[in-house]
Amino acid sequence: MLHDPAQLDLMFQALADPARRQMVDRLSRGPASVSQLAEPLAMSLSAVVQHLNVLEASGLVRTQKVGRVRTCQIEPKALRAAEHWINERRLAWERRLDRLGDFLAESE
Amino acid sequence: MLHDPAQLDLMFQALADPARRQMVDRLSRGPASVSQLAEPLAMSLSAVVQHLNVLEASGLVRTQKVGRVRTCQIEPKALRAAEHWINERRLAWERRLDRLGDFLAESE
DNA sequence: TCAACACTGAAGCATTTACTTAACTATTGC
DNA sequence: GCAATAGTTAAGTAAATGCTTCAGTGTTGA
Repeated sequence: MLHDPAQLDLMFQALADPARRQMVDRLSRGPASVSQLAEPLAMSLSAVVQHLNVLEASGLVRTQKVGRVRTCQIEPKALRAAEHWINERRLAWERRLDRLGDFLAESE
Repeated sequence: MLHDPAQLDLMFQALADPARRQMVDRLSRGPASVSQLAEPLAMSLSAVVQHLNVLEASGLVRTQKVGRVRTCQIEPKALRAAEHWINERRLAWERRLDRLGDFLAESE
């Protein structure tokens, strides 16, 4: 579910925008309402809602509305999926370098 | 240098495109020329070069030209920087959850 | 020397993105 | 009830993105 390429696509796309990363950063310190998320951002509330929708569609953020306030929180599983994608590629590269080093050492 | 927000911006932007992630994936298995990178992709060589320029500007990929072939490789430091950004936010969230759990347990 | 090769760069174009404003809905507190 | 609050939705727009084609440049091997 989380490793499906389409979802990964949405996640990396979501993280590509600085405003959305700032929102994720804010949420990493605890849940927040839409207005709280908007407060440090130099844009209309409407724009923030649109960013939030992108984040929610990507699975990085989960929200629930109680009364008139929508409370947002991070979905750590999704963050972990993105992290994992990068990590695997980096490790593959580094393992390759290690093997290469071993090979060169042996052929001394 | 690597934690500067502008660079982080370029990296996440670069990773947002599926073709570019495919290129990074390919490079994680070892260096490749531009044509080798292009081979599995359903687009012109020119388009691949443009993607490659984005990857290089982001610092995720380093290239060097020898004769007429440009050889590309991953820059693991840059991958690590992106990984680190995500990891820090996720950990902040999870630590917060832990503290909350402790608090609830104590107030029993 | 010259044709094939491996790119490179510029121009153009369709689509997507990141906003804006404005009009609207649903809650809440008094 | 009614005004303020909190968010939503739609429409429009300017800029960015992801391609394309085409016309190059420099390199290599026969």
